[in-house]
Parts: sequence; C-alpha cells; structure tokens
Amino acid sequence: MSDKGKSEDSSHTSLNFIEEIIESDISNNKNDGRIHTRFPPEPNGYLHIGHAKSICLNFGIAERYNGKCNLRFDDTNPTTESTEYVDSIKEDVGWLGFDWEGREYYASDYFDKLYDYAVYLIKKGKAYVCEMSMEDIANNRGTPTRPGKESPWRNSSVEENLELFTKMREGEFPNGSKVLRAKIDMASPNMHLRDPVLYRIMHTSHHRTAGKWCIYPMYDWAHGQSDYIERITHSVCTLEFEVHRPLYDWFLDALDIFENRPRQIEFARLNLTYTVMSKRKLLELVSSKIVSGWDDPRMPTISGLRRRGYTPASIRMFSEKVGVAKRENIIDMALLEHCCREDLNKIASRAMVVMNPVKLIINNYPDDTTEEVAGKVNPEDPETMMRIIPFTKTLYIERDDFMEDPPKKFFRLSPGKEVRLKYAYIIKCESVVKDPETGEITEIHCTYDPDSRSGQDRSNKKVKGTIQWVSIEHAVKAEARLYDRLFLKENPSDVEEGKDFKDNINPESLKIVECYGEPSINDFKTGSKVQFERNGYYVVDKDSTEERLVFNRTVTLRDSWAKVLKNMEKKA
RNA sequence: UGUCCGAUGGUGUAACGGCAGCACUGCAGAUUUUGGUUCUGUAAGUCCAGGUUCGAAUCCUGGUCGGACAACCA
Repeated sequence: MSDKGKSEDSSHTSLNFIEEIIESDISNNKNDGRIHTRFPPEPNGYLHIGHAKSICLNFGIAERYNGKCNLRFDDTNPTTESTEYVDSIKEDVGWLGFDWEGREYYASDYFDKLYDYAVYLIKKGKAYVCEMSMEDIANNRGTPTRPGKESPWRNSSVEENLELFTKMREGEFPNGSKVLRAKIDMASPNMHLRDPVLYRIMHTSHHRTAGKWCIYPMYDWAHGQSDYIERITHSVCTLEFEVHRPLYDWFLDALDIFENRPRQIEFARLNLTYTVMSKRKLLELVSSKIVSGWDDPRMPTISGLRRRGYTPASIRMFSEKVGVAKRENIIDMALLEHCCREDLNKIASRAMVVMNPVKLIINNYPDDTTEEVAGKVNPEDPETMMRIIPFTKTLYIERDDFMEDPPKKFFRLSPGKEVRLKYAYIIKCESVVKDPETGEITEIHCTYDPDSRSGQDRSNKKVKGTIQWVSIEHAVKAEARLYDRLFLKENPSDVEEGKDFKDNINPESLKIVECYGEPSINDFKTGSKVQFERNGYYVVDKDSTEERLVFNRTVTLRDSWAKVLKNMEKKA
C-alpha cells in the first residue's frame, strides 16, 4: 500500500466549510478554476500535531481538487529563526507523506518585491516612516474600546518618506529608531487597521539572506503578498488571524491587485486533551529538561510522535476524523490513540514479551528438551510469515497473569486452574513456592497436557485464558520505556493562581523496565513496529545498540480486564 | 464596556426550511489460541426567549455563554 498522502477515507461525502467555498469557487470559475494552497510555517520551532492537521488540510485540498500546495517558510523574523528548524520541518512534512514537488519557498525570497511594493505604497501616500519609539507607538495605539492617536509623522511628504525609507534600508539608523507604517485609520475598531507596522529595523543576519537586509517585513505585510506572488488561491490559516483579514484585503486593494487575489480563510486550530500545543510551552518543556528534547516520545511534536511509534497513516487518519470547522475544540486523546491502534494492528509484527516476570516450571516436561513452536508474525496479514519460538520446561510468565485467590471473572492462571500458553500447551497450576520472608511468589509449578499442543490439539480441553510466555534460557533481555500521557489534567493549563501548566505534569509519564522477549525480537531494527502480545504496541528506539534493544511503548492495547478491575475497585 | 467569530450527545463533526446522522468514548452481548481484532446492540444532543413559516438545528430579532484582537512575534 502506498504510504503517500492519499486520502484515507474515500467514502468522504459531506464537505467541510472550506471545501464548500472551494467547490463554489470552482463552479464560478474563480481564478480560472485553479486551486493552490500553501503550508506556511515559521522556522522557529518544531512542528506538532496541530500543524499536522494544517498540513493534511492544505495538501489534502490540493490533492482532492487537482491543485498544488507549496511549502513556504514564513521567515521574516531572523532573531528567532534558523535552518535547524527548516530542516526538521521539511523532514516532518515529507514523513507525513506529502510532496511539495520542489515548491519550497521562503518569504525571504520575496524581500526585494516586498520592498518595491512598500515603495509603491509610499508613493500612493498610503505608507509613512514613523520615528516614534516602540513604547510611544504602543501607547498611541489606543485600546479596543478607545481610538488611537495619529503619529506626528503621519503626514510627512512622499519625498521625505521615500528618502527615509531608503536610508532605513541602507542601514543608516539603529534598531528601533524608525518603522514604516501603513496609513489607514487610527480610530478603527479593528486594532490591526490602526496604522500597522510594515517594516522594522533589525541589524541581524538572516538564515538565508545573511547580511543583505537590515529591515525586515512584518507578518501581515509579508504574508498576503507572498500568497499573491505564489498565485495562492486559498490561504488557509487559524482563527486568531480572523481579525487580520481586513488588513490582508486592504493591502491587496492598496496595491491595486484585482486579478488572482488570494483569499484568507480561517479554521479552528487543533487542541488535544492531556497535552499542550503552544510553541512557547513546548519550548519550555524542552528547555526546562522536563522532556529529553523536541523528539521526546511524550511530546505532541511530529518528531515526538514519530519516535513514539505513531505512523504517518495514523496521523493522517486522525486529521481526517477531527474535522474542520470554526468552533473552538478540544479533541479527546482517545481518538488519536484509536487511529494509532487501527493502523498498527494491521502492520505491526507480533512478539511475546514478559514485562514483570515470575518463574513457571512445568513439572512433567522433560528437562533437556527444547521444542520449536510457531506463531504468525501478524495474524491480520493474510500473507504473514511464521516465526519460531523455543519452548522449554522453565519459563517466565507475566506476574499479573497469576492470582492465588482470583475473583470470579479472572480467566488466567490460578491454583488448580488451566490456561493455554499461547502457541504451545495447556497447563494446569499445581502449586506455588513463596519467599518465606516476603511472601512473594517465586515459582509457579504446573503440569502440561502433551495432547494439547497448538495446531495439533487432541485434548478436547477448552480454556478461557491464553497467556504469553518466554523460555528463560532463550529470553532476550531488552529495555522497555513505558510512556504515558505527559499531563494529569485534560487541560493542563487549567491551574489555580500562582501555578502553571508544569504543575500538572504526570510524574509517571515514563517508566523504564527490563523486559524478556522471545528470540525473534532480535530481528527488529530501529523504527520497527511491534505488538507485544496482550500488552501494547512498541517501536524500536534509536537508542538501541547491538547489545541491547530499547523499545518505546507507543500505546497499550485496549484492556477490558483493566476496566473490570477498575469497576470492582469502585464498588468496593 | 468596541470590533470580529462561534454555540448540535461526554468529545468531535454532519444537516443547506422537511425523519437530528456519523465517528470516538461509555455500557451490554457474540466471535476469538491476544480480556486484542472483528461483529451486533444500546445510552446520550440542537444555549435561552420571542418572531417568520404548514413546518426551524437551519431564517429574523433580542439575550446568554465562550473565544480572538491593544509585539517593531507569527
């Protein structure tokens, strides 16, 4: 199956509001029926699952309507941006399965054009150089309910403005001394129309243009014009830019652009329970070392999810299922996990691994015999291969799979009860050995039924439970990193006075344990997806070495027994 | 007390004036050599008040609640 950005849901009938706009534009032959979107990240941080929604949306639209989608780096602020981020963003978009077909653009590619557009505005008397300090500009801007005051430089002549703006570009003025502003309306109820800043002076080297510029355009000035230059038809962004739209359109008007005008459309960004999504907070988690880095498997970053074991297909499926609308939303993490399990169930190899071992001895099994039993690598795959598992007298089983005094619905092993060792024999528990000091069970003694071997069962026995096991002699030791949600609260930012989101960190978001796997786990390589049977999905981490495998738990299997236990606790 | 935006089960999302549907979650059951998967069933919703209409989640008016906006960030 292709792993490229195909729409997972081909039955997809009802349209979201953006698709409705697009279909209406197509039927009106707007822009000659062309559809062209863009994904415009600022290279100042790593991409997260919220960006993934936007990526899937923009590239998905292009794919569905035979259009194109550009990758454009919105790199207008050299103080925070770097090529490290550019590289990670390209890797992530590609990994998700989308192809920008060489249309890798940068707002900084357009600095010359943007400069010319600014000169055009000045000549039309629609922009001016303002010499107020940053504080004064802020103070004179007014408030949402009170109009602002006009700048004393607002009515400078075109010639003066042209001269000053030229000198700004030539580096004659220090940082912060002057800005270029659009001349709109200081009394507008929309704050963004109160003579917004177009250019500021920053004597800073840029990751692409190096020392060429000492003035840099602001987002509002750069974004819409970049859209126009790239012949973008539908400029999709998040809700907080809704109030910017009048300015977006004002610039297009002021530049006398009437053909092929891009249209800005806003949708509600993705929020997820039990995590944070703002770049500021994610950066804080990284720099305070709460997590190991941007790609820590607990991070909602694309690189974190990748390292956690999520697949591109699962993230694309998720993006499709969360929908697109304008209302604020917070998606249940369970939906992401559902999408993850759905994909992994189909593609992950299976292996038996014991996390918390207890020794099990089969009293009537010969001492020096090793039998080879077989299991399907992936029972969901009709063309699956078989794997060989060595079976001996002395095994590890999961401590949780034995109870000395079990409740009624316990289908696993307990004294006098029978259970199947998966792929092997039915065994019966005869006795247990305990540590005299602690009372902890150290050995479970069983007998097996030689007629009950899997695939050739003549025993006629029916057992309720099947458990995983591993031959101690053949067990492969490995490290398992058991990840859980990073935060204890659905909304980590919901805190009382004086606390912040970091106070809601889940102290048990990572547990590291030693585990014992069947020999086949040695075949896995970094990035391999595997289901530890009856336990969960895991991925081989890049920290693995020749000697020692490291597995990250992606997500547990659904566990209805855990629910039963929980409900019993509640009743008790 | 400004402008803009929004409000449908627990969570998301459909409906384009005509039977409120789908998914996740929950619950119950069937199947199962993974208490997984799969399958079946089930519970749960139109913010409020008026109006228009034969008929309103949908249109109108007024409220209520929530969000965005006062970086030389994006």
